[in-house]
Amino acid sequence: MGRARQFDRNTAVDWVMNEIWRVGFEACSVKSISENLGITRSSFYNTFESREALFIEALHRYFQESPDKELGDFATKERPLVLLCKVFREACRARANDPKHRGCLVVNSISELVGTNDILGPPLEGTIKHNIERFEHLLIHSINMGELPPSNNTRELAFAIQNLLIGLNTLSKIIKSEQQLWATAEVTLRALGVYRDESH
Amino acid sequence: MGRARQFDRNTAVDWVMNEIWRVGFEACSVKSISENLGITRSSFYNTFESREALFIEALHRYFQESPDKELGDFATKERPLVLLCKVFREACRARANDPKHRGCLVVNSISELVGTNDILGPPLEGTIKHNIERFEHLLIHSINMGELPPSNNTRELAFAIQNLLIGLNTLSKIIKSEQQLWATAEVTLRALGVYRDESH
DNA sequence: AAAGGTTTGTACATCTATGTACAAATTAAA
DNA sequence: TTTAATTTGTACATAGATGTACAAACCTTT
Repeated sequence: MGRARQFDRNTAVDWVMNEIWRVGFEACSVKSISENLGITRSSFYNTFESREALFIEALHRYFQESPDKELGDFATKERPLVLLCKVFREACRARANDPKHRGCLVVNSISELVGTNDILGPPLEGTIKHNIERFEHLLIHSINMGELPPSNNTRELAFAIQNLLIGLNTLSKIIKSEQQLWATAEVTLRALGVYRDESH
Repeated sequence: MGRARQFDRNTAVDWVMNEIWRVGFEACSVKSISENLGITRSSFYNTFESREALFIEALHRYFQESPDKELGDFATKERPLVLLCKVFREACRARANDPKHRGCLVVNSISELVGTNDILGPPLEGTIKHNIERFEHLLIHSINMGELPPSNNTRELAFAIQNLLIGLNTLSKIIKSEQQLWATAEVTLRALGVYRDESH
């Protein structure tokens, strides 16, 4: 019942995710999105609640392919720090190999929206705060498994690790060599005492 | 000769610097700038070459008050790492105490403009690359003075330090406690072996 | 006081952007 | 095949943004 949509909603969300990633949220108007998708603004408003709602949806899509997606289930891993380093390794690889060097959608969006957009700022803040907690839990897990010596500053360490990741994501817009980027990550990870590589 | 300007050019540049810092370059239209300065767009175009030229001017103004301005003349200092740590300390203080939590104008602008604005992207990239060189020179200077043990990875270390600073500037939009921010900086600086405090 | 130069105010033309409204087209079910 | 639901196309009303053009206002020097 009802006329069928003449475009693929999924493809649309994907395209919008990539476009916001490239040019930012505010540069992505309903008009430009619609024109690029080959639909009318009418269809846009009909399919998506609002530009903000679509952004949130694109953000969730992004999470599914972001380099740190695997940090979610570290509990199953026997060596959390190996996982952590793999994530950083993968982040450097992904950022450097993005032909458009767009950095990270979340970090870009934080720069653009936190403090100025009351709807999108809070969930973006939440993403980072949640990430910091994930890092801290991973560290605690690592200590419990004897992979990392006990310490009482897991919180600060988690902050430092999140900060390193944010920095790399921004730096990747300027430093386009994967080696250079990874060297930056590695020296910091080693210094923080959380570097573990594949080999035992 | 000629009618006198009815507004203070200097004050205008200052206001624009602060506004771009808060909302970003693209959100700062000639119309909104003019209205806020209480001048006509006509006067704006007459006084400033273009929005881009004004941004460059605002950027130079920013450099004069940015927390890392003192990194320029480390050659005169006898303890470069003490200076370095002071700069990070001051950066955390300044970012946390900004009531609007705007982060850093340069880092914000890199997120927004590098890769999409052909005029403003390159000078922003240049700023970071130049900064990395400053950090490396400071490290070499520090080694030469016996403040830091010799090492052959000053370049990677310089990258890591710049990366730390970029991260902190973005993180400061979310983490508003100066203590929290500084704890993040300090743990990384210590880990990297470049932490030196005031006391001998 | 006249002249020359600079700034201001206003206008024009064009384009982008938003949100709503409603008729036309299309689809599936009754 | 009518009905009901949904999408699409078009239109309207409004506002923001850009860049240029030119007359009016103003200041300083001659």
